[in-house]
Amino acid sequence: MILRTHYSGDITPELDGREVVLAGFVHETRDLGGIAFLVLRDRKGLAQITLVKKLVGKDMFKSVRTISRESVVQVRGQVKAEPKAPRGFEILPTDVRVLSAAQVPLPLDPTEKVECELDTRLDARFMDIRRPCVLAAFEIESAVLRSLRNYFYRQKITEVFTPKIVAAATEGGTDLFPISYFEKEAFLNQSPQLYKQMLMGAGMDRVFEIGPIFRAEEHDTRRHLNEAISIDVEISFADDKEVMSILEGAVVEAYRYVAENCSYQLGVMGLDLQVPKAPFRRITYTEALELASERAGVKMQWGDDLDTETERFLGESIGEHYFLTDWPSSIKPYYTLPYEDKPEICRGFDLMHPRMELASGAQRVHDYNLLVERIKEKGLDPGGFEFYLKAFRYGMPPHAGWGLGLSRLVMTMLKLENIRDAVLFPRDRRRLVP
RNA sequence: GUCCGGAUGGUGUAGUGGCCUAUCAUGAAAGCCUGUCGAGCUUUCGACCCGGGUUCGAAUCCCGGUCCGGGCGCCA
Repeated sequence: MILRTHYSGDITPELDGREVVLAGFVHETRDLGGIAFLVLRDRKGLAQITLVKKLVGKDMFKSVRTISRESVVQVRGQVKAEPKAPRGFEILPTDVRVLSAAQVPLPLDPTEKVECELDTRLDARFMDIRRPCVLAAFEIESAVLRSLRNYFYRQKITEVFTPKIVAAATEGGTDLFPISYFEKEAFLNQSPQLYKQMLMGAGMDRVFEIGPIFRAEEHDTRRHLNEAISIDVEISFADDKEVMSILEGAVVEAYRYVAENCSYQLGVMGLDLQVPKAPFRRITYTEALELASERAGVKMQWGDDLDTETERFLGESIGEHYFLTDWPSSIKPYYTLPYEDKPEICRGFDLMHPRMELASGAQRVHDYNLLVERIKEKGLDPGGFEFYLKAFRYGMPPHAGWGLGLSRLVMTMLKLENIRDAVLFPRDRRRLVP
C-alpha cells in the first residue's frame, strides 16, 4: 500500500473534482484568518492545500494551521481548478493527518529563503536534500547512471563487481585505508584496475563496473574526496583510440539523456544544458605543454605532471571537453603501454573538462615480460603483484580501458561549485559523519 | 601539509576599543486579517567558538587552541 494517489507534480487543473491523497512535507503555511494555505512538498514539487474556515470548521482549521514546518503529512481532498492558485489548482482537504511532526527550530531552511553554508548543510544533510535544487542534482545523477548503463549494455559490455577489500597496496604510490580483516591486514581498494584487467585474461572481453573507490590521500580541495564512485570500462582487442571513442560517447550520451529526460530538474536548478559534441579535441601532452608555455609563461619541464595552473589555463583556452594524449611514460602507471618506437611516451590519455580532469585511461601493457619490467622501473616489487601477473602468463588479450569519476562528471555537468554537492554523504579529510 | 581568510540568536548576517541592554533578514511563540503564492501588520523570544593576555573598558586588539571556507601541494 502506498499512502498517496498522486505526487503534487502530477496534479493538473484538469483533475478538477477528483479525490486525491497527497503525502509529503509541510513546506510552509500561511494563515489569513478566514482562509489558510498549507503548501505540501514532495519529490515532484509543491501543491497548495486551501483551508476555508467556514468549510472545514474551526477545529480542523486551527489544528492544520499549527502543524510545524517540515512535518510529514498525508492530505486527502478534492482537486479544484482555481486560477488564483499556483499552477491553476488547489486541494480542498477533507482530512489532514500528521504522520510525523517536525521539531522546531529546524537545522536549516529548506524553503531557501535564507542561505546556508555547506558545512551546516552537510551536518543536516537529510534536511538539505529536501531542498528542491539539491534533490534535483541527485535525481540527475541517477539519470546519468541509467544512461551510462544503457549505453554500456547497448555496446554489449558486461557489468561486473570486483572486491573492495584487497590484500595489498596493489598499485603502489597512493595511500590506502588499512582495515582489519580477521587475523590479516587488508585495505580498501583504490581502483578496480587490476581486477578488470584480470577479467580480460578471463575472457570476459568487455566489462564495466560502477562502484566505490577509496583513497587515503590528505587532499583538501573542492574536487577531491576520499570515497568516490568510479565508472570503469575495460575492453579486449581494443586500443586506446577505440576506448577513447567509447568514453566520449558515454559522456555525450549522459548529457543528451539528461537534457531530454530531466527538464524539470534542470529547470529547478536554473540550467540550460548544452550537449557536448563528439569527437572531442585531441591534444598531446607535448602540444599542451607548448601551448601553456607560449601563452602563459608557465615554467614546466617536459616530463612534469601538469600542475593545476596549467590545467586551468588549458581548460580556459580550449573551452570544451578535450583529450590529453601521449603522456610521458614516467608519469603514467606501469600498466600503461609505451609506444614501441618511442618508449618515453605512452598510450595513456586523460579526458578533461575545462574545469578539471574527468577520466583517465590507456592502452594497457598485455605482455607479461614488459609488465614485469615496467613494474620494476617504477620501483615496485613484482612479487607483490603475483596474483595479477599470473593472469598475464596464460594468454592475455591486448586491451584498453578507462576510469571516469561519476561525481566530477555530474559536478561539471551541473556547474556545481564543490564536489561535495554531487555526493549524498561525502567523505573527506575531516568528515566521517553523517 | 602549507598559505590566506573566517567563527555573532535555529539559519544567513551587520558591527575595527566606550554610541552594544549587539543590526537586519529568516525563524519560533501569541494575536489580527477570506486569495495568499518569499503574504501583510502588532507584540514577544533567541547569539558574540574556547582559554589566556592588553586596557579604566574587548564581539572588536594580542597570544594559544579548536572548528570552518578558499588557494596550492599531495592525487595508482
